[in-house]
Amino acid sequence: MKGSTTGGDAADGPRGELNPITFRRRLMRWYRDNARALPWRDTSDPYGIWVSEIMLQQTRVAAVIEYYTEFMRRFPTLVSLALAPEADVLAAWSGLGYYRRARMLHKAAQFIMTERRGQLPSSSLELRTLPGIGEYTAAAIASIAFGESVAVVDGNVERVILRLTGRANDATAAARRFVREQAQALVPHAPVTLKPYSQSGEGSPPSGNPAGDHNQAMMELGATVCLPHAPRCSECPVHSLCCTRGEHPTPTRTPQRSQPAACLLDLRKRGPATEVLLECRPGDAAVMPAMYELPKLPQEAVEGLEPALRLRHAITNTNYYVQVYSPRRLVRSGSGSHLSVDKPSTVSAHALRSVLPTETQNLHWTRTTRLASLPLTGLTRKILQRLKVMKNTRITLAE
DNA sequence: TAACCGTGGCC
DNA sequence: TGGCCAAGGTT
Repeated sequence: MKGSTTGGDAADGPRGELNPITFRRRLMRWYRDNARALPWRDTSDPYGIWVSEIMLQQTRVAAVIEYYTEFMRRFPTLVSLALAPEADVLAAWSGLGYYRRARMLHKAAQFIMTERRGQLPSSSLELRTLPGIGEYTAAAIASIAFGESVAVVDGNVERVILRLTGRANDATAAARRFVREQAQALVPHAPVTLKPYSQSGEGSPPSGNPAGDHNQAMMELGATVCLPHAPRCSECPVHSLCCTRGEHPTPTRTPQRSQPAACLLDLRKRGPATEVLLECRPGDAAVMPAMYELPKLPQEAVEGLEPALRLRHAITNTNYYVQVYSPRRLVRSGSGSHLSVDKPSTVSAHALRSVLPTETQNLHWTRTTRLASLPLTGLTRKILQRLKVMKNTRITLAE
């Protein structure tokens, strides 16, 4: 970097090198005034910051907030997470997606308890060795929780750096190295603390942790201003330092496909309890292993039948157009709904159940009161909530 | 390196 | 309805 620190823009023009001091000052002033209040920004607990960073992988902030709050209520400490059965952890994750994250988080917590006396590693290098923690997450935890001066590079930071510098995004290793080096050059240097970084107590960011605040500000800028398609350059605090002013091609993505699907919603009464038929996915399934879902019906078996519910559900690059078939009717009465077991609709339970694929097994009649504590797939949770079979709440049962 | 893993919301 | 995602990691 050039030595000019006079503060004038002339030396920091779009075609020149980024002056880290000017850049940081403008970024942080903007962040101080524009940082969103998020639950994980109220804590200096490395465990809480870790949980938030895992949840935020490839997942929108808006989707994480509720899950984070409930997860931290359910598993407030690293010990409580390590001691919990995996099914409980998955149940708390149900609907958030990428369930491998939850399994690896759980595994890592157990590893830390048995091999590290409950101490989360405090350096990005050591954090990197834990399952589920890659380059980005290691840098995020190390800087935000422990003050290490290491740059985080997520999709937002990459886009911000590429636009600032005008470097082409050719998806090569050289481009990634360039972005990482540029990002690192902008991070404020601060002594690496080995203890968790304690917040000033106000709760609202910035917290007074130079590297952690800077990294969060970079991501915040990318997430709220330097948007992928319609960047709001007029609101950008470093607009005058930017080489491209937002003109930057965005990479193409793999096209989506559409596919029909059908599943069975079968309910029965057992005394005062209502039970629903669930199938447990194989433990070695490629997706969502050992999680519970409604039994799938072959498309041919439901020709001409009227579904109880239609909805769309996206899994990775496939849009599933799902039809739910119920042999029994849900009758709305007053405030809620109840099950009418003696009024089969167009088709009997036996008829529908008999067309389940032969490989279907692991069927379980499950009390609806237990649903919230089971690792349901997101689609199943959505259907059961939509049809009022389970409450639309994330509160899990007490012990 | 590239494919794969889940989801809810927005337009 | 269909397209496009959003704070990555693993294999």
